[in-house]
Amino acid sequence: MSNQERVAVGRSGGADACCPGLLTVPLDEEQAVDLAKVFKALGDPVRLRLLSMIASQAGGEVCVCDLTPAFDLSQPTISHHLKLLRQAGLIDCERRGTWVYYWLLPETTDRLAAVLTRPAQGATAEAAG
Amino acid sequence: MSNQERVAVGRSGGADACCPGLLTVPLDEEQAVDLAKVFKALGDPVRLRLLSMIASQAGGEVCVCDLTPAFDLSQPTISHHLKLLRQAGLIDCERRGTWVYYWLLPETTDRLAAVLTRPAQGATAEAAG
DNA sequence: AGGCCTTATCGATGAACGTCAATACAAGTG
DNA sequence: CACTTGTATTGACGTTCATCGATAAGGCCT
Repeated sequence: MSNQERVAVGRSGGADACCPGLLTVPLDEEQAVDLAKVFKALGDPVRLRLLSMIASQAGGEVCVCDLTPAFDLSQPTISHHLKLLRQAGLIDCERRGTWVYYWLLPETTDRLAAVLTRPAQGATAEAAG
Repeated sequence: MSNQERVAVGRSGGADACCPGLLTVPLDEEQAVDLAKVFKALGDPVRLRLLSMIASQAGGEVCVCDLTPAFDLSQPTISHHLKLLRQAGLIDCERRGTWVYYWLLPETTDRLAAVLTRPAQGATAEAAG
């Protein structure tokens, strides 16, 4: 259940640790395609709330049975959104007996946060000169 | 040209400065809807590259005439994507003579980065135990 | 004014998305 | 084994989206 096709940010170039972020250097198309998949996964209010509920859970994981009733949506719809979040590499899940538990994959959100962070609030202009 | 309907992150509750971020406290629906609009704007490779090109420009602004030829897309399509980025509050633009210049609105990317940042990289788990 | 260049808007079209009801699958209980 | 509960998958349907060609709007130049 944990080995589905993920897109996983920044797997392409291999140069993960160095990447200077979206706001410093123009993205090449491959990076843009990868990043866009993750941002697209966040581009829905239901998925954002799901992710938020999962991430903010004290124990680190949430049962689907606690997520589904929080929305005025059918169970298949919630399941579908969870699948998209998982394919984006934002969360993962495991079945334990009857129930399925989801948790955050912080590497992905960390990477997004890094990509959206400006280097030093204006130091770029000097370095570029 | 700068006064179109923007969605602008976090304008709803009014409690902008405090917001603890997506990963700490469950998002309410209104916040989720607002945030989702911005993430959706980032959920396309073309728009990500446009934003990146604009943000990483040394002078702080880019002429549309420099953006359009960088893509294998028609000029109306690029114009459309720029409009979406602007409506999401990520960029703004101004006409100067013949040309139109776009620049980044860093408040919005800053806010997204903040929303995706974990409080203290693991302090939550201890507090929960 | 007329012509040319740059950018935005309009209208159409095919693809992707969000949603649901129905159904399948997994696992515990009698 | 049949029955029940929890979750995922399938198939369908209406809406939204990305894209284009055509056209409009803004602005320089002669």
